[in-house]
Amino acid sequence: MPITEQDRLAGDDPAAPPEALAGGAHATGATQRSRAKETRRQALLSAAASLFAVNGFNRVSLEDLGAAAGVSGPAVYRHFPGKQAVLGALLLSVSQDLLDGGQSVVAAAGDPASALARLVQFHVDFALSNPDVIRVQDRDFSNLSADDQAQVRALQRSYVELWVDVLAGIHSETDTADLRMRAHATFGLINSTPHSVRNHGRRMAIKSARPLLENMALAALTAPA
Amino acid sequence: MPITEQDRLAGDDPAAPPEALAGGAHATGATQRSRAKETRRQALLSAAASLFAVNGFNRVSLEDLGAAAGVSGPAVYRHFPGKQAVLGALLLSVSQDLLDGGQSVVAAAGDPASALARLVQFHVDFALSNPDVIRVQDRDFSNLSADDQAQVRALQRSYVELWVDVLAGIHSETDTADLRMRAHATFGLINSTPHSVRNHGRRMAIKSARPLLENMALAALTAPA
DNA sequence: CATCACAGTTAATAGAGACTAACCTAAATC
DNA sequence: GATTTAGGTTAGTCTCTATTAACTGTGATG
Repeated sequence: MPITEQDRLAGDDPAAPPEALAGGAHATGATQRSRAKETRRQALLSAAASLFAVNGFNRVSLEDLGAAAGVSGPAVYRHFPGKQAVLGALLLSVSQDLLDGGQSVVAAAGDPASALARLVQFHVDFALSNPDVIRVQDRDFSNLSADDQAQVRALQRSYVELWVDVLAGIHSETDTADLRMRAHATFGLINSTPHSVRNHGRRMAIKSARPLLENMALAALTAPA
Repeated sequence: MPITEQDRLAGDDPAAPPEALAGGAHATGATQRSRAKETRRQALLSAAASLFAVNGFNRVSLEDLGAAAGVSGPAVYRHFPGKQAVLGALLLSVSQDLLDGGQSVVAAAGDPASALARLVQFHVDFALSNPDVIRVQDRDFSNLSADDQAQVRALQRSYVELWVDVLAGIHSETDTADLRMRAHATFGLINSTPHSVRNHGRRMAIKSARPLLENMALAALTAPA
C-alpha cells in the first residue's frame, strides 16, 4: 500500500469476525452465509471504487483491496476470479446504471427539450454522487479484459446514442457525428468534477456545483454549431 | 509489450545505427554527440507520449520505451534517471507549454472578452494537436514522483488562475470558486477530444471539431450562473 | 596519436505482487 | 449429530520488470 486511505469505507471494524457482517443492511439471500457473502462482495466493490480512484488500478494490490474490505489477500478469489474481474464488475455496473437511469429519464420526459434537461440533471447528479467510479471509468478502462472492454463500450455507446437521439430532436438539421461529439464533450465537462471537487471538500461545495454544471452543460449542448 | 503500436513514431529505422540520427532536424548542440543525444532524448519523450497514452504508464516497460526510440532497455538511463523521470519531464514540459502559451495569448489580447476567446482557441488547438500528452496528463498524473506532482500542480494552478483572472474581468459579480470550477469544467470539455477523436480518424474530422469545441466552450463559460 | 568520456549493450539482481496450494473452521444439509 | 460446502487463512510459487554491473566501441580532446 502506498500511503493513502483504506479505512473510512469498511464501515465495520476490519478486525471483526465475518459473522459481524451477517446482519448487514441489504443482501436478500436465503441463508446467513449467502447474505454475508453478498455483503462482503459489495464491500469489496466499494473498496475497489475508492482505492482504484485514489491510487489507480495498478497500484492497488489484492492485499490492499482485501484489507480495505476487512478480509485479507487471496480471499478476494472467493468472490471474483481475479483482480481484473473486480474492475470489470465495477465498471459494468456503472455503465449499466448510467444507461438504465438515462433510459428511464428519457422515457418519463415529454418533449426533447425537457428530456435533455433531465438527462443533464441526471448525469450531473450521478457524477457528483459517484465521483470515484467516474474517475476509475475514464482512467482505468484500458485495464479491463478485452471482453469487459467490449461490453462496457457497448453500454457506453447505447448511452451516448440515447443522448444523440434526444439532441437530434432539438438540432434536427445537425449531423450525427456533430451531436455525438457534443455528447462526449458534455460528459467531459460534467465528469471533470472528480478532479475539481475533492472528497475532503477543499474546493467547492457540491450544493453550488450542481446548478453551475447544469447550466454550463445545457449552454454547451445548445450552443450554435 | 502488450500488442499495440510502437512503430509510427520513431521516424528512423529502429535498427539503424545511432550515427544515422546525428543529422536529425533540430538539436542545436555543439558537438555531433550532443546533438545525437538531444535527438535521442526527444525521440524517447515522443515515444513515451504515444506509448503512455495508449497503454498507460504502468503497462509500458523500459524495454518498450527504449525499443520505440530505436534503442534498447537500460539505455534510457543515459538520458533520464529512471522511468518515473521520463513521465516527469513529459508532463512538466506540457504544463509549462500550456502556461507559457496562455500567458502570451492573454498578454496579446485587449479586452477580457477577446482574451477569453483567444484562450479558448489556444487550448482547443493545443488539445487537438497533442491528444497524447493531454491524455497522459490526466490519466497518469498520480504516477509522478511527489516532487514532480507538486511542480506540475503549481504550473497547472497558474494556468487556471490565468483563466480565472480573465473570467473575473467578465463575470465581475461572480466569486472565484465558481470561476475556478468553470475553468476546470471547460478543460474537461475541451480535453475530452482525445477520447472522442481517435488517432486513426474513426470518429470526426479535426477540422470540424475545432469550431464546435470553441463554441461549446465559450457558451459554457458565459452561461448564466 | 593517446586517452577519456560516454552512449550503448547484454547479463545479473531484486522486489513486488498476482495467483495457487494446503489447511481450518463453522454454517448448511441430511 | 455426522458430513459436506465454502469462505478464510497462511505460506509458497512464478513472472515481470525496474534498476545495476561489467564491458565495448567510438567521438571528443590535447
